[in-house]
Formats: sequence, structure tokens, C-alpha cells
Amino acid sequence: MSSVSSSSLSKKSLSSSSDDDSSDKLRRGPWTLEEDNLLVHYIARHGEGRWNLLAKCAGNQELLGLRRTGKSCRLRWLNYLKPDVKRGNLTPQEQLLILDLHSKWGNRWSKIAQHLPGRTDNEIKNYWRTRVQKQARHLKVDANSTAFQDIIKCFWIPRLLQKIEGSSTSCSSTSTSSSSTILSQNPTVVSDQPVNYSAHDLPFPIPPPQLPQEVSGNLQGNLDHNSDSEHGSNSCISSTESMNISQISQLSEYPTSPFHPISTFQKDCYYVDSGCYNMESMTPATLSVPAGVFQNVAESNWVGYDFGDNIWSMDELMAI
DNA sequence: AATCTATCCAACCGCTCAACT
DNA sequence: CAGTTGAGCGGTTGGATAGAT
Repeated sequence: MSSVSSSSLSKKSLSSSSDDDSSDKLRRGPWTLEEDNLLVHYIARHGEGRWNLLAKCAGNQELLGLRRTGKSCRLRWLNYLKPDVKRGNLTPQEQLLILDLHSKWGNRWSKIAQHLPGRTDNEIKNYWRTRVQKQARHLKVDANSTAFQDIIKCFWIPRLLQKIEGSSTSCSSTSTSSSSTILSQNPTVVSDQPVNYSAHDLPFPIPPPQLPQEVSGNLQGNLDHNSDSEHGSNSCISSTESMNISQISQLSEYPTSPFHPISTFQKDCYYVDSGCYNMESMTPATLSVPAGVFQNVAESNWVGYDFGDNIWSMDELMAI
């Protein structure tokens, strides 16, 4: 289960302690398989919580050899060992949800994580920092600025929707059949079951992302194939990667959220307002994106940049 | 093949807050 | 009411590794 070895202790793990572990016998750094097993078995018998007590019981037969702080135990359990923790790359749906919820709540990672079953706040935080903020840095804009929010709306979210659309089409046997019921069945029937949220379910076609002519023109000569075009994303959306529609429903609290209730099922079903992402109406004049940022997008080498999940890969965008 | 660089993510740290005494 | 403790949260670090040179 654990992918780390006992020999790979970090520098940090060797540094002196300043927190709640005054004992020099406490271990730090990567967890070993034995430690994982000890913790899992202990929690299986006694349940979660009381982390410090757990740490203090390290001398017990049951926890012999586990010399970790309660804090460390809690983190290891919540972020890695807990059975419902989902491993692997974030699906386009999950990315879409993160982008939307972050625009709503900011860096409230744990709150955002509550809406992504199986995902931890740590994972979401890492995603935001390594993927999203990276793009912001590259475009020389503040990741929390409205300008970047608009860029996300203009380019990123439409691309995600396209991916979702493509995924649901190519995996119709696993996702479409169930997800297509979301908007057509009584939500009270399906709300208890995890359902796939897919652009395929939308009652209208998602418009492809379009770039302003001056931007696309500059980008054309800059096309760059991203070698890991599918890295970080699943082309198939399985039922285990789905999210409960009732969790998505709360997105409507956000006034600019792309998720809106369908009139019939006001509280249970939501669709994405594609108009939010219609590039035709998005220009530097209509957006909070300063012209200079648009210029950055156009002139910088961001098209050839590794956009991780390939969401921004311009060869895909231009091919549409 | 060796070295360098960039990226990812597990783990740690410091802080806040609520519950308890 | 003040002090203490435990739990949780967001920010940061650095080792592992993949990719580039």
C-alpha cells in the first residue's frame, strides 16, 4: 500500500522537533508499510479520532513500533490510508468542480474537498498549486484575480467540458447510460446514488472554446504537441469517479457559477450554462481580463507550455 | 550515460478554534 | 473567565522521479 520506503527519510524528518512531539523517539518522514498496517489495524478496532491518545498508546502491544505524533497519524489516515480515499488523477469533472468551488470559496480546501468524495484537501490544494497557479504564473496574472477567473472561464472550463463530453462519448457503456438519466429522471430517485456528471447530459450542445482571432492567429504558429496528452486525465469516467449530483447542486449558491438549476428540479438537478463560457462574447472589453493579459496569452509561449493535464493544449483547442 | 531541471505530492509546520477543566 | 488540550486547516518544504539536455 505504502509507496515509500523506510530508508527515504527526508531532511525535514531529521530536523529537531518543535511541535507536539518532545520525545526524540518519535519518527518523522515517510511512513513504512509496517507503520501503515499498525495504524490501519488500530483504527479498525478503535475507530478514528483521539489521535493524540493513539500516539500515546505507542507502547501498547497493538501499536508497538508506531512512534508517530497524533497529528502525523491523523494526516496519514485521512490523506492516504482511509479506505475511501481515491487515488489517481483528478477527472475533468472533479477539476471542473474544483475550479468552480475555488472561485466561490477561495482556499477553503477542506470545504471544497467535502464536495469531491474520496479526494482530500491536501490533494486538491496540491492540484491548485501545481496546475492552476502554474498557469497563472505563466500568464503573469494573480491566480486569485478576476482576470484569471475569466481566463479559467474562457479557456479552461470549456476545455474541461469538451473533455467530459469526449469521455462520455467514448465510454458510453460505462457512464453515459447512467449519467444520461440525471436530468431526465426524478432526482429523488437518483439523488442517493452517485451519478456521473457529464457534459453529455446537458440539454444543449456545449460550444467549443473559441479564441479571439488575434489570439488564435498568434497561437497557430505555436502549436506544440504535448507528449503526455492523456497524462493526468482519464478518458473514461467510471462510476467510481462520479460525484453525487446533490453535492453539485450546492454550487448554485455562487452567483456566477456555471451550474444552474433546471426549473423542473430546482434543487436536485443542475446544468452548466454554456453561455457563461461563450467566447464570442468574451473580449478584453467585456471581461475583467486586462488587454495586456490577453496579449500575454497571445504572445507568450504558453501554448507550448506543459499544461499538465493538457487542458490548455492548443493543438486540441485549435483542432476544434 | 550522466547531469540538470521541472514537476508532483506526501509530510511537516504553524496557526486557529472549539471543547473541556 | 482563563488556561489547556485536541483537532483541523492552510501554507510550505523537500525527496522522488520523469523528462530534457
